[in-house]
Amino acid sequence: MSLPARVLDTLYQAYGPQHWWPAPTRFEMMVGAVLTQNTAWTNVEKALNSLKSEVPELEARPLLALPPARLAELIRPSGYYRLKTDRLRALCQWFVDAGGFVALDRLATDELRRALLGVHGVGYETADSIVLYGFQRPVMVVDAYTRRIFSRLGAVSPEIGYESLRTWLEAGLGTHEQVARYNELHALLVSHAKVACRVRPACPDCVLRRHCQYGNATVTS
DNA sequence: AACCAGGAGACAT
DNA sequence: ATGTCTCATGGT
Repeated sequence: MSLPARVLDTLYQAYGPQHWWPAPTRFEMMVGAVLTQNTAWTNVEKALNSLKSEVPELEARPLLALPPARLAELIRPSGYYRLKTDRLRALCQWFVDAGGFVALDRLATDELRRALLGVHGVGYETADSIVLYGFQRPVMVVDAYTRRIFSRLGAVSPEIGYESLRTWLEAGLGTHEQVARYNELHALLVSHAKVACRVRPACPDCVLRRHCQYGNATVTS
């Protein structure tokens, strides 16, 4: 069995299903994907809650109707709030112009991915998060944890590019139940980094045995 | 009190 | 193509 598949099984046995993405609607998932860029999820929750207190339905048109300065103060807790105001508005504008979910759901996966990558403020990880968790399409999401964990396991170079790592992971995960497996693996990698690898300088309880979130230390047992 | 968090774009080389 | 800066709040 491939390493990505073994990591998925190991983490799943350790932590169980993660039922991601944690959002009640598809569009809120998309908003969360932008707000969580390089930002702790607890801060994103504060921003989403304040946003929903003013725009309960949390849809594209009502958000575009907000004065940008108002939007900025609502999402402030998520950090980078000036940047994210522009990015959120760009996403909403694109979503409306594209015809919403009715039209976007008809796009082929690669077309959808390319379209998202064309939106200002949407890079590879944000685009692929939306494609996987918002549209249930089989695209693996790569983030800093993914690269760090698999490079420390000795499987890939720490300098490996986004697309190379993504296609390597997808190949390793096989052609069966792709959406569910990509979903779980990405969510489990993030959860694992959060709950199990915060011990410095090493991770005695780490189920992956040779991974640690911080510093250069590794558990070599 | 430094360090980190579910990145991306602008700009220089 | 690749490297470096900047952006910002809140928890540990």
